[in-house]
Amino acid sequence: MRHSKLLIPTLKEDPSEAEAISHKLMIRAGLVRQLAAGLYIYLPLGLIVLDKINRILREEMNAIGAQEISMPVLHPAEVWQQTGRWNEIGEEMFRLKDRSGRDMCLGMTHEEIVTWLAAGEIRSYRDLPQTWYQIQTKLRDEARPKSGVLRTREFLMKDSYSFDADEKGLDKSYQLHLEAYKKIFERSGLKFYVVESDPGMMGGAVAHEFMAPSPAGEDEIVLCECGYAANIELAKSIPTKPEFSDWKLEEVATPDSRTIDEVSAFLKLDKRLFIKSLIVVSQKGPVMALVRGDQEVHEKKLRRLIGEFRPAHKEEVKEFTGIEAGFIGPIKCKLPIIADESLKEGNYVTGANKEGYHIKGIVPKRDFTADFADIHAAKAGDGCPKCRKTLASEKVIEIGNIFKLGTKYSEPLKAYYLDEHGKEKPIIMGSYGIGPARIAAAAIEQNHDENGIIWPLSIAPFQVQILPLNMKNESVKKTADEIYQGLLKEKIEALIDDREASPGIKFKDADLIGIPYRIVVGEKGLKEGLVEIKERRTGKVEKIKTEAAVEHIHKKLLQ
RNA sequence: CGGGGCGUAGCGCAGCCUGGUAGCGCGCCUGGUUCGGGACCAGGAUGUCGGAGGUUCAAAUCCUCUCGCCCCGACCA
Repeated sequence: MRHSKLLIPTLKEDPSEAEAISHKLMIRAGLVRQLAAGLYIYLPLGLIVLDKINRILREEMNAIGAQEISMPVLHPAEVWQQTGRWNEIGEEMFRLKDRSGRDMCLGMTHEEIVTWLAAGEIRSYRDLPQTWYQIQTKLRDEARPKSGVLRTREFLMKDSYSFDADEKGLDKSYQLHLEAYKKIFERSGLKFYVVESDPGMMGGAVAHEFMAPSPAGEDEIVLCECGYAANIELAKSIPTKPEFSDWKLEEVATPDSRTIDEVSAFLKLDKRLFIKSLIVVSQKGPVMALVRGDQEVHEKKLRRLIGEFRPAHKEEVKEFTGIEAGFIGPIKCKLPIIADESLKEGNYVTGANKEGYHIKGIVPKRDFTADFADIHAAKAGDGCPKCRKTLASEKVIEIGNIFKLGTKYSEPLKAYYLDEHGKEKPIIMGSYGIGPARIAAAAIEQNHDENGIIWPLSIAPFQVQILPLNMKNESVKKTADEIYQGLLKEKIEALIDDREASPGIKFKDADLIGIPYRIVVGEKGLKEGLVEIKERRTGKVEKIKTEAAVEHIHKKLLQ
């Protein structure tokens, strides 16, 4: 393509609204423009990248026998009502009515629709297994769109759904997707982890997420060299053990020291020797949650045990315990207590339930009773639950997920089939998603320098860019054009910067746009019959005979 | 939804505190000179100061309301 014929509005300065690197660079390199919060226009270059990613998605999905279909974005409410999600899902679903007053919604995902289709079309075990996918727009009224295209209200998603006769079949479909996803992300040039994830309200028991490490990510995972890797939302960990003393029960005055930080500093004791007491209000009333002083309660873990809850207000703490927040503790506490399992052993300091005092020498189980469970958030430094080595943590972008759904959707939507014995059974389903825009953003997050994007070859908008440095010089112009035509003849994706702009502008824009290979055609080199081939990633420059340039690039692309 | 920040030319920003002619850089247009890392000279165009209401002789500036965008948190099937 000719640069002069393409809309590539690059920006010299960082846009004020962008924070994440990928967001800044996508705007600066002229890939996208923001229409409103969480709504983006893809400009030519951005769309080419998305298309290249989608091509990889299609190839790998087709390779595992998945069939492409296309489902509507606008859905009738009834299907969602049948699975109960019409009511379960709150404000995140865009809802509307058609002209006759019928309730409709915009699809945030397509389990309902695809299952409706399966219910109608799959009759027999002979029809199974099936895997259907689409690359389709999803709409979610996100509470907080952010980080450019990483979290938007309208986005493209490759979603596939598997239909099997039994669990064994599902395992196979699941495994096929797992492998296909690995190939997709590898081909996209991403560094990523496969982690255990929380199936949440999707249903089934097993789920994995594909996570691309990046500081712009909104998720966090813990990982171990033994291979253990999990979303922090469900990660288990073995906290390090402090050295316990044989303290006898004893009240200690701790005036004005309320938080663990304050009390541990005041008493000059390891934070791990404290019990942190929190009061939360669940739907069944107040509950006391205990974790060690160095730990945080993980809300999702606790929620799984006691249901919805919120932290108690200061006044409520006093109302429920009779004592001011900061000095409460499990001793003689009348509320139900849930304690983190790391507190099963040891001898601790905790609030004395007496203003201005803490109590030392508390031995859990002996001095108070509680239900013990894993409610602490895993963190870097904790021990791996599998091998006990030290866990690390990392910020990540969720680029894909796979869920075993089971019969969560097939039962309510009556997607049944007849087995070999003529018996009616629900279809066993799986659901698998990938966000192409997130692949693009993650690729930028992981591949850039201070000058701009460094695209992985597989998803770069072009493979090669030609820079004729001076368009007014006939031989520069002619040589550049010959090379351009030569590349096209070899089916190499080439962009030629045929603008009448100064060399500086061309170099800067080229760095920003980040095309992997650059051929520089300048007067200087031409005098010796040479052009330069520069690799964007390494900055490595080779001087090549003009007439060998096309062949040289061709070889590089084949590597 | 809770907390914070910001809306002034296409982009990035100053001006606001202390009311009185709306500014800077980049970009854009014209002409010329340049042409290996965002060139130079000369000339030029561009604003309902996010919106509404109020105070005032006078509002970008003060007050009230409202809309939008960003960040932190909550939420995220």
